[in-house]
Amino acid sequence: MADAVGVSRSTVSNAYSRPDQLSSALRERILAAARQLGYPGPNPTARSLRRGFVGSIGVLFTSQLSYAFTDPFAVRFLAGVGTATERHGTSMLLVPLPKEQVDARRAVENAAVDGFCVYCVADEEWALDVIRARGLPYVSTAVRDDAAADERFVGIDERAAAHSVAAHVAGLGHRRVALLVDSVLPDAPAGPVTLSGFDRAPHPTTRGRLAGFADAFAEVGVGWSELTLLNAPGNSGHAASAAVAGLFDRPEPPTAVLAGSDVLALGVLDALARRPGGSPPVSVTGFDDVPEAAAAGLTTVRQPAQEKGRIAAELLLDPPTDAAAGHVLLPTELVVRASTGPHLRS
Amino acid sequence: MADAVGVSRSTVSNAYSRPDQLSSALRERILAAARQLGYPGPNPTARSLRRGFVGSIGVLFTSQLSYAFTDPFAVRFLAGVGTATERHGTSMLLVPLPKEQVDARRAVENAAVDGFCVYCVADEEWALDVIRARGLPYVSTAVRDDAAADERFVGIDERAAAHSVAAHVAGLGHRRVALLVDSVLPDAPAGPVTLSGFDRAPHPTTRGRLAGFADAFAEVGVGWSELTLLNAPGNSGHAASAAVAGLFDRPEPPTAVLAGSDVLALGVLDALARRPGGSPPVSVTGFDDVPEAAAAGLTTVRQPAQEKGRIAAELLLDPPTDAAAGHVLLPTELVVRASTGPHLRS
DNA sequence: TTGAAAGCGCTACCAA
DNA sequence: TTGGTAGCGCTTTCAA
Repeated sequence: MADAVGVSRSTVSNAYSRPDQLSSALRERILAAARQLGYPGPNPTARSLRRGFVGSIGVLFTSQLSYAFTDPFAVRFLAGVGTATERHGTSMLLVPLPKEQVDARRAVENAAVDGFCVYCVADEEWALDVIRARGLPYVSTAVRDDAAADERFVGIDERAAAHSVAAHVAGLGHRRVALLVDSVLPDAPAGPVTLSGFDRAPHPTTRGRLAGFADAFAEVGVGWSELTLLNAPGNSGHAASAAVAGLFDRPEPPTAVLAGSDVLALGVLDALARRPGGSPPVSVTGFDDVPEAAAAGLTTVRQPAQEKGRIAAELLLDPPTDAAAGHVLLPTELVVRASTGPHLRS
Repeated sequence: MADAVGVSRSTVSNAYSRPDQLSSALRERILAAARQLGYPGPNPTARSLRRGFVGSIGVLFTSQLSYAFTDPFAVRFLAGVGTATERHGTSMLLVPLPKEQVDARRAVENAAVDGFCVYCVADEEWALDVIRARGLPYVSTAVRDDAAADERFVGIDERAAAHSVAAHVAGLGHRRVALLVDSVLPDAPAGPVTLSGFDRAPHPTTRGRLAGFADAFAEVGVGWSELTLLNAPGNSGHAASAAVAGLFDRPEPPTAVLAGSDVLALGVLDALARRPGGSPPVSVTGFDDVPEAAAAGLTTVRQPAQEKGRIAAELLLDPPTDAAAGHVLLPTELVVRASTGPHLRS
């Protein structure tokens, strides 16, 4: 306590937090004394407690935090969040979620933040429950049909986006097709899995993308049961390679692979390139259009990653008064590159 | 207050924080009541104030926060920090630093953290001053010769690393050489700058790298004044392109460009490739060995980015008892690829 | 323009 | 095993 300067604690407080409440001469005197006494200014925690807000927002990943920095889409998303927080003078807290449900809940309960951007790649309901219980605002990065009026989100039309790329592939004549998606089923190993319908996938994003893929092939007479569904345990090139292992040695291998992300698609291209005897003529598509996709010539669907992050943070930091403005749908765009081509074999 | 359950506040507190201090039956009863009453568990801020620690560490970038996610080296560094915090059950707070010194100080003063990883690309002394005044521990990512015994850091031998790549280029016969470095002088524009000696560069890292470059060429009889020094205002491909604009139209253009980072080097390669009439035979080297460098065939010096981040965080979270163990020097390695070759023109 | 006092929500000590 | 109490460091009324 620097009231050793001869003033009261409130005056010191004012010197830091409300410079207009005291003479600048006195303020300067207090600041000088603080410097000399080594007082580093108000304790942030105590200040937060009293004021009722912290000055930072949390970003939640339901996958590993270290993974977030490995995934190019997530990195772009974070960059967007960064620009918004920067502009707003707010910090961003990256909260790692432990494997165990109980511990993960605890982590969300204990985060000292004023709100959350929920960037989830798996089930997220439990996290939203905790956040709501804490009475904190949040913005989710998926379109929620059942969203309450005060619930904010920024997302894309997953189904329509997936349809656009699948229709492109179907239009090229492909009929034997594999769909490669991250975590179709919670603990399934890499490789083919069976789902009685796309609507059985637990994660909403996955469900939307599978639905779009299925729509496009239904339109050309290929039913859900005729599509090969491949599970990738994790969104990584490695997981993708594992998922397609042996796939092209089958008697009637797929002539196209539609992946649920660019990272998976790049893994497939990599696996194909490594095949002894050269790469078979398989069309491959991704999702997101991360920077690496262009270099690899990957056909994909672009969604604006950085914008998504920026808007998510802005929605959190400057809530629109109009509830409808809190539901943002971002545009997507089919990007055709060299990784897709006409079906060659009969 | 959930002592509407019939117990005291301390018992409720114990139910959350010290489960061994009460019967599991009572604990369960309290937790159930909390769930019903919608009590979300202890308020993190109040808990932090009382306990005296927060459970999160700050990561400081002296450049824009959004930049941190654009720079592949920084992203790998953050990934490393992420793995360590994850393992430790700690969150990481990314603190954006405003342009204005005063505001930036305030940002560091106000960050609710238990310590800092200081990843700086420019002058950092003021930040360290604030952190020390707050009495918080920190780990810096540059070797500090004048480091106090309790000061921790993880870095590389910048001078030796830079020497290794410059000696490689000198060994190939190059004598007319340009050195391209980010922010040689605070507000200099892109392009050639003059410095009476490498030791006049304000930022220590820059100084170290320039020193290593200069050493290698001094060994083959090329003095500092014969080297062309180029300033890039910012670590980006764009800044690099701007810095080398017109350089190769000179009467006696450099036959090699040594860049202070891969990002800059890739910008130079890009600028060369775009030249009308084709790319002149210029050798280019980078620094860091980011993932993109391999694809571009860039000769560079590898430093372990993710390890640097991980070790920085670990040094902060689990301080070694032995002071010497707090000073970590990471190995570097010259990686020769296609972007360097023998000097062809006389 | 300044000072006194209350209390943000919690935990840790100590006594029962 | 449980409850009472002090106080973490600050901001913010309100009164002087």
